[in-house]
Amino acid sequence: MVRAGLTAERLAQAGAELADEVGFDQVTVSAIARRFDVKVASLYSHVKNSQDLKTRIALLALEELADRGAAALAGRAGKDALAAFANVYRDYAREHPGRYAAAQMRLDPAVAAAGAGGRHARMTRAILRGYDLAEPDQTHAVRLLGSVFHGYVSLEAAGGFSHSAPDPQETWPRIIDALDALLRNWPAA
Amino acid sequence: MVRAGLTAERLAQAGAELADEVGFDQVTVSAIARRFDVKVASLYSHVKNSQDLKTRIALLALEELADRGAAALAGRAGKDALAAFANVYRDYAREHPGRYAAAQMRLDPAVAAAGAGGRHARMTRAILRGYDLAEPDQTHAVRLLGSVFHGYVSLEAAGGFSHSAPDPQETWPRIIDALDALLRNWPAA
DNA sequence: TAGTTTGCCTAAAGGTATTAGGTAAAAGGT
DNA sequence: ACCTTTTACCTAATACCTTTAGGCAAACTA
Repeated sequence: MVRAGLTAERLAQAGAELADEVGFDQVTVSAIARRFDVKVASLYSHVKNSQDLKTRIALLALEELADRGAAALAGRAGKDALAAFANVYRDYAREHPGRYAAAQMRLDPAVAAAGAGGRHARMTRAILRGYDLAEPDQTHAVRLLGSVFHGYVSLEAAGGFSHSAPDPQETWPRIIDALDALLRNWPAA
Repeated sequence: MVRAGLTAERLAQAGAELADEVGFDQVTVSAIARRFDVKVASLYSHVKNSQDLKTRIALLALEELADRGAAALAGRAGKDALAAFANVYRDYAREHPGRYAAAQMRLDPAVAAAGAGGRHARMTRAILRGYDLAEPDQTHAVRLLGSVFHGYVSLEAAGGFSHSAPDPQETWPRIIDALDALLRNWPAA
C-alpha cells in the first residue's frame, strides 16, 4: 500500500483548514484521518494526542498572525502602524475564523513563549514607539491594545454586533481613531 | 426507586458549577448525570441535547452577569459607574471562569435577545449617559467598552498577562482611567 | 541485497451523545 | 381508596471519538 506521507506539520495544516471550514471545536483526530484517507490510529505516530494536535494548530495560527503583523508594520509608524496592525487581526479572524479560535486556546506558557507568543507583544510595543509613553504606561497600553483587538474581533465573530446599527464596518475605524487619540493623550496616574 | 428531581434549571445550575470547577468544555451530559447519580439518558427528558444544555448554562451566566451589572450601576454615574461596571465583568470572570466562558458561547441571536443579551447593551449605554456622546459615536463607544472588558478579561483568564511585569492588578485601574479620559475626549470623525 | 527503521494497519477497550421503548412513581379524578 | 394518566427515570442499542498495543510491509542504510 502506498504511504500517505503524514507529518505533524501536515496534520496541523490540515487541521487548520478544517477548523476554518467547520469550526475549531469540530476539529478531531478522526476528521483529519478521514481527510488523509488514513486510519485514525495512524495519526498517533505523528502527534501525541488530540491536545497536541490542537496545540500545533494554535501555534501555526499564532505564527501566521505574527508574520502578517510583521509585514503590516514594516515601513509604518504612528497611527498608520496602529491601523495596519489592527486590521491584520481583524482580517485574519474574518478570513480564518477557525485558526483564530485556535490561537485563543489556553497554551502552556512555556509552549506559547517558545512559539510566536513573544513576537506579538514586541510588535505591539513597536507601535507604541510612535507615541510618547514611558513605562509602566507602555505596558498598560500594550495590554489595552491587545484587549481591544482581541475583544472586538471575538465579539464580532460571535455575532455580538450583528443585527444592530450602525454597521460594524463603520465602528472599527472609529475605534482606531479613538485609540490613536487616547495614546496621544494618555492620562497621567 | 426514589426520584432525583431533575429539571432543566437544576441541570443548568449543576452545569454552571461544574464549568467553574473543571472548565466549560469539560461540561458533558455524562458528567452532569454522574453528579445527580442518574443515568445519562434520563437527562434527555429535560434538555434537548448537549447543545441545549450548554445554551442554558450560557443564558444563566449572562443573566447573573446582568444582575450584577445592574446592582453595580445603581446610584452611580460617570467614571464611578464605568469602574464599577468594569469590575463586575472582571470579578465575575475570576470567580466563575467556567460560567464566563459559557457566556462567550456563540448563541442563536434570537435566543440571546430573549435572554439577557439586550440588558448588557442597555447598561453600557447607561454608563455613557455620564459622558457627552451623540450617535453614532455612542454606539461606537458601546462597542469599544464591550471589546475592552471582554478582551481584557479573557486575555487575563487565558494567562496572557501572567509572568510579565507590572502586575495586571495595576493595569486594570489604569485602563479604566484611560477609557474615562477617552470618553471625556472622544475624537470627532 | 540484507537488516533496520518507520509508517500505516488491525484490533480492542473505554468514554460521550443520542434515540427507542419500558416500568414504576406521582398526580388527579371519582 | 381505586383507577387512569402523566411523568421521571431506566435498560438497551447504535454510533462516533480517543487512545493503546502489537503486526506487517515499505522505505532507508550499509
